[in-house]
Amino acid sequence: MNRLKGMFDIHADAGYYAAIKAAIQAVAHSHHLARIETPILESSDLFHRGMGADTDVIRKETYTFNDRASRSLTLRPEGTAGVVRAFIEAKLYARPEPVKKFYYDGPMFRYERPQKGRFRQFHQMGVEVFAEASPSVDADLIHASVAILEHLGLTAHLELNQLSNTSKPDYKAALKAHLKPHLDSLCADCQTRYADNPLRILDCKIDATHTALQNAPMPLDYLSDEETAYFNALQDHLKALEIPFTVNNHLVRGLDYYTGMVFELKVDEAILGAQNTVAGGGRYDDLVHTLGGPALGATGFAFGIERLVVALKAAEIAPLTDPLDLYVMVLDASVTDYALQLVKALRHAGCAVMMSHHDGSMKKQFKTVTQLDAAYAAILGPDELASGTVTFKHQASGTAHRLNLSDTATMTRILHGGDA
RNA sequence: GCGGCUGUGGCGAAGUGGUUAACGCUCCGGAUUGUGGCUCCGGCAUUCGAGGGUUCGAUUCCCUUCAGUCGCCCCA
Repeated sequence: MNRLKGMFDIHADAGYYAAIKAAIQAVAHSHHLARIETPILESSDLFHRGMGADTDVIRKETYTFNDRASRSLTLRPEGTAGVVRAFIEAKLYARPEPVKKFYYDGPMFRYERPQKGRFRQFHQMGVEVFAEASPSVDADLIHASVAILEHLGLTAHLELNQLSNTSKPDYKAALKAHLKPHLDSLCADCQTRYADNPLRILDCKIDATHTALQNAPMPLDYLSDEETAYFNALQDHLKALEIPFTVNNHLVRGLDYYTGMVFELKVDEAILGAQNTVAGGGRYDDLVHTLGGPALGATGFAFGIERLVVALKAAEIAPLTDPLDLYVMVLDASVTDYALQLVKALRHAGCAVMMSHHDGSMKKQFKTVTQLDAAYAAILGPDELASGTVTFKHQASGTAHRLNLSDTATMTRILHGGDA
């Protein structure tokens, strides 16, 4: 039995996941984000309506199947739709605070060909903020995403764009009209995009230098005065926050629900290859209403946890570790009960303790101490038992103390880093 | 879904159409039966992803398949 394609067990990298979790919790605390967890399995319809039935993710990347009652269910491919569904279902929009902020993290599923930084089961952490559209709310949200990176000691580059909400159809039509005469000279992918999702042509890597794209109408040209003012205000706020960014007019996101500001955090391509976007997000001001809630705007982002793990390794940032304070060596089965009692008392005092359960030779047990990288070794044998003591040995320095077996207070102090 | 590369013990990694598949690390045992982490000695793949074919003979050649990896598409 092997694991499924594109899925993996987390053990060797668990310390990196723990470090990321700690950073998420630190930012969730300082931004006062409320925890929200939604089911991994939802009605297929939710994602069709939320992300757009014509998006690639929905068309060919979802794990969709019928349950025993023939209901079509889908393993969530992203987190936003579920959070919005929960937000509406529990009428969280009625909560008193004017800006309602949530965060989540967990596994997501997309049926794709795995490659670097991309898997079939992967993990995201996301933040969703429900509030009237406001540049300062967006700036605050972006700040949260940047803060997570800062906590981790990572740097990424912020790219920003503003999609036109009000004149979206106009712009699409203008872009298609402009590209129509050049259609034959565009790459094969772009020719299909022309019909399916013309905005994505702007983001094409192959045709990036194509003359037809160089002078194509840009989304920013089609912004209303109001939207332009919004985008300018957002940029001013980011400058006030001292968050560097570049405006990327070609930045288009692949999910249908994005309406206004969109952004991505990217790391060096040398680190993550083609999947160098570690976080992406933007405004989705229609989604709450689309899914049956009130006309309330929202903004959010999601990080790809696995991509952060790769970035942490590349930056040689140490994973979180959980060191062992003490290993109790049991030299003879006759002292096992005393060892168990000692270990119990120290654990109650908050120390990380393990003990030998196979009373091998002393040499062998010392080897185990080394392998476990315990800070202290305790020796408990017939000699100690006779005198009611236990020997504590500091591994790094080699100095040893003979302590009274019942003096767990002193032991605890030593294990917590104090002097004997 | 399409394309490139790869597949030898826990890990890294040589190798060849032919009786016993290097080496390094790890691990295990011992030298050294209450103080180890050094050193030395010994041990650990009937087997080279799986299935089939060619051959007197294949881990080495061919086909198929599976897996991994990177890229395309798309996305976090």
